[in-house]
Amino acid sequence: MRQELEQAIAGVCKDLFSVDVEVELTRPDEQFGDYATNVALQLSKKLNKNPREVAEAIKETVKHPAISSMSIAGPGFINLELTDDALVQLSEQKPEQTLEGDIVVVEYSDPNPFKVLHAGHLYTSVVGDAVAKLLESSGAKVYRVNFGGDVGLHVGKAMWSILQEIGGENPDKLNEVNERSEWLTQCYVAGTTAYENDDKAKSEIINLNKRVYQLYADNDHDSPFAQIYWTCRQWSYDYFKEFYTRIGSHFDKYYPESETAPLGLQKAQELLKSGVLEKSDGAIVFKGEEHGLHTRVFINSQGLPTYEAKDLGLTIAKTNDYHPDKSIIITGNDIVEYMKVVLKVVQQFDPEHAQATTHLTHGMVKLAGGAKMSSRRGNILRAVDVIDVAQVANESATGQKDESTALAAIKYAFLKNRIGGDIVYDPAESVALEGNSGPYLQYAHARARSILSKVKTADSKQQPVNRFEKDERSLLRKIGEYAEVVDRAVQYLMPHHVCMYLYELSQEFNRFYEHNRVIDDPRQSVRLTLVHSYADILKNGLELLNIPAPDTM
RNA sequence: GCACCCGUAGCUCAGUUGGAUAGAGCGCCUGGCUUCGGACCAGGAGGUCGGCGGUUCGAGUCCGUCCGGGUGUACCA
Repeated sequence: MRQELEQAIAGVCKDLFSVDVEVELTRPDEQFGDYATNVALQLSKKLNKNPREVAEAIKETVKHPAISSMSIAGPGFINLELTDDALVQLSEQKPEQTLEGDIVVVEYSDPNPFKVLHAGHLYTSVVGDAVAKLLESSGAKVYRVNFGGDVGLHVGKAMWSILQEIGGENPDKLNEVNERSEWLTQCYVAGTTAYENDDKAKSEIINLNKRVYQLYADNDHDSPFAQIYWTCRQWSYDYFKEFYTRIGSHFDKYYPESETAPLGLQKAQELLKSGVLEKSDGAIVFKGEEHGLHTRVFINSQGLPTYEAKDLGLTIAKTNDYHPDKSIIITGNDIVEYMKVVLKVVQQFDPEHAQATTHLTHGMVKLAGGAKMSSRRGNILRAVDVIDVAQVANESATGQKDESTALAAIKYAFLKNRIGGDIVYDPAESVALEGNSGPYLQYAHARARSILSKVKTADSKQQPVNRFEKDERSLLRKIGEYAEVVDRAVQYLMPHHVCMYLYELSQEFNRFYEHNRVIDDPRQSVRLTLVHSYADILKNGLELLNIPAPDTM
């Protein structure tokens, strides 16, 4: 509908002035109309004419059954008012299927085994889920994948401390460990401290790191050391899965670095031969300076693959496994420059994949009034801490024991910010029952469902509607924006557009609800239709954010 | 030092990619309703959009520069 109108106006401009122009219809303030365009302002310069004259000519010539009236305002905006039928049609429109048939791999969350899940993992998971849902809503077949370091120096650090704790290579001692994930986290922290402060420990850790790689090379699952490693590794993955289930995330595939490392190592060797990578100080590096980037190490002087090589291997694995049309990688923005280097290298051997890859980054989570967090130290804000503090706030506000509202509150609080910069998370505000919050939206939905549930099915059947009263029309107008908002959110991979819209929609509904009765009103059938599509849109929108919309609360 | 990101109301954030009077939420002040779920609605105060300069009919948005903050910058991930 919108595109149709844009083309109609563009066609008129061509007929009148013999120019090709891109017409973009925007949603102006309601007082101005349903759609607006500044095309006359754009053209006036090119044509050397008064913008209002240009607008006048366009206004007189454009004819479309969806338009009930047009007006010119301000410096030369053309405002369109749509017919009620057109508004109804818009309200039934589905998001565009721009990615119909496309395969999209979305990589996100990426926690490392042996380490704790912190608030950043919670945030990035919530963002990734929403982005994945958005892509699905536009017709893509989405695969959610998760990349994590089950090999690498951090594993060496954890293993070093694990061996200390259980008194050597005694796998049986692991049976005595309670609070497994907590225990692993503490081991990792202790290992990190030792690595930094104790040279003997440092060299032992470096050695343990090599031994872990060797386990894979030997396919060793039986030696005492192997048993310890594999058991603790499994504990980590169990802990991840439990957490993801709790927050409503799921992944189609976990790519452990142990799987991508050999692929990356092999590719790096090839790239060394072909001259893309080169030797430097015993390491194999990519000189990024020639491309305006910086130099990064792919294989260290020990012969071990770094994160860079493992990431290289990951892109190969993704291509082999999915042959994606698009590949989205979601991470914190601290690795933007790093990722540019890796993608530049990918471009040298698989330009198509590099071209199809988007690195979407977000900032850090900061607790309102609190400090930020570092994953290397013990004083971090854990993911479960964020959930717990939200649940405490939720329970004290509502008496509700169930944590689903708290989770919805967290997700919405995270997603309502534009992805990119750091976000400040305020637990009290997030669970607030008023204002721009998840619970407000869930409640606004439940209230509409409650109205609908009071009507017998026979009464609620839809009837054709011709004319809307002012408040009804405002609500309908807002409902009709949904598909466009989703389209924009998909185009820019920005879930916050959906949040903003859903809040405005709910406000519009609450305004309507304040002044108009639904049940037992002469206009009941018209209004029920509106309430119904409102509730469906709200539910749909919340689900795009991976937030459930229960019928009752 | 260099590179990238950020700076909008007291606080937390939007701002339809250069357009109309810069908008929300929280907090503060005033009022309404409290019979479909009040977890509501209406209104008010609060802004030299970090500063300066430039491009443009038009700049929060683009360019330059300065100030302030964050991140990254070779064998960690």
